[in-house]
Amino acid sequence: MTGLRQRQKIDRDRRIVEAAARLFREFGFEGVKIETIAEQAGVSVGTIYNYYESKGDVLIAVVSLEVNEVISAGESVLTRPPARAADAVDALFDIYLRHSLHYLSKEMWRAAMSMSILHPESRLGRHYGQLDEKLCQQVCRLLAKLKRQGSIGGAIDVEVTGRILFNTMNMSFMNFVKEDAMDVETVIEAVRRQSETMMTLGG
Amino acid sequence: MTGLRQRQKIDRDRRIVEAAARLFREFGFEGVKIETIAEQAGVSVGTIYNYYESKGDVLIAVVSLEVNEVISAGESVLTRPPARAADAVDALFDIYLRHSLHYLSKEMWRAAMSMSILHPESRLGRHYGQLDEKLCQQVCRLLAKLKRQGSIGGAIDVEVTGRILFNTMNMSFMNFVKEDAMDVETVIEAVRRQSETMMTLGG
DNA sequence: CTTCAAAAATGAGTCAATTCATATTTACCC
DNA sequence: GGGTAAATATGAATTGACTCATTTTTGAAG
Repeated sequence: MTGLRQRQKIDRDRRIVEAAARLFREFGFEGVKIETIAEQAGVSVGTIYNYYESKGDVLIAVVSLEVNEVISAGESVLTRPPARAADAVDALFDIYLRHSLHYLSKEMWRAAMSMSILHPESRLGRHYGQLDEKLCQQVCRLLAKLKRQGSIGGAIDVEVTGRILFNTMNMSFMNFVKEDAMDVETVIEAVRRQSETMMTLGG
Repeated sequence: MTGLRQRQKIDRDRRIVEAAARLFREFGFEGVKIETIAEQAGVSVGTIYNYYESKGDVLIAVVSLEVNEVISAGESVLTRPPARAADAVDALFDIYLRHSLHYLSKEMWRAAMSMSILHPESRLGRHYGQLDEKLCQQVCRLLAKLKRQGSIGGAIDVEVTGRILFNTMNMSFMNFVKEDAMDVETVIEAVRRQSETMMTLGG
């Protein structure tokens, strides 16, 4: 039953996220006032707060679109993983890291991470945590598949190792977005080296 | 040459940090207004901003005191490390994790981490980064010593492995402060398991 | 087509961090 | 002492996120 009210709500929500995405990308998260998002979306300030708990919550909605694309891209590695385990993990992390700045600036990532740490129990924080969790599980699923294929030893704990690998990559990603001067090739190489160290020891 | 001006400056600074530490611990970082810190320290709001760039910068000054104590406590492990490598790393991380909440609440840690990510190039961000770096180097120094003693294999890259271990511990610590319900024993056990996995593979 | 209650939008008002023009204090010279 | 410039303290004004009492819109009933 899509009444007028329902349709208007969806439309307003879309306009808010689209305006926010455009403005954040151009001026950065901190460079954009809620008032401006409201103007561009053709709604009032109060309306944005009827849809989202905070300015950060709007950002997470934008980030979420990107992360879901990344996860979807990552599935292609799971479908047909490289034979050598370390190469498979590299391929997945390569996708994560290269896609991460397609639509989001480093400043936007910093803001998103920052707020998810400050308010882990807010809608924003939980949502960001779920995105992280989905990514981590994708890494674990990759390891599980590699294990089934015999690419990694049967003694490996897929959950623990997957989490360590993901955390290590994620920490490097955090350092990457903290350092404006670092380019994507540098972080990919750093992650590759760390994963290699881990996988060689363990696989 | 300690003129009156010099002494007053040092004294005011001390009063600001002491007031902030006390208030943050009691009411949390977000629960304290700069105005209140100013009142308690017997200075004006503007004066605090002559000494610190932001409210977060004041927090980092408080955090810094704590981290320096932690590093100093960690040195005792370096002086006389347990024979088995995994035990030595555990002992060091145990100290880090247990000391971390002596004077700082989880909420204060969240605020400090949050802001160091949001503004990595600010005074606050660089200062926090330096603290992290000192801790990471302490881990590497421990590994170097273990290597010299023959507790870990000579093929291990101390810098890379040390960073992975530190990052892994740090990520667990981040999850710990994000989750108010988690107690310190739980995070210590989780870190122990992860370090064990790494050290067993590598050592 | 009215009437009305629930749902949603609105924007002026509140709150707290930060700034900055002004006032005060210190150090130094004579 | 007294005068003066540099350093420092001050708090009223600014800014922007967020709230909430009020107004407007929608959907359903008669």
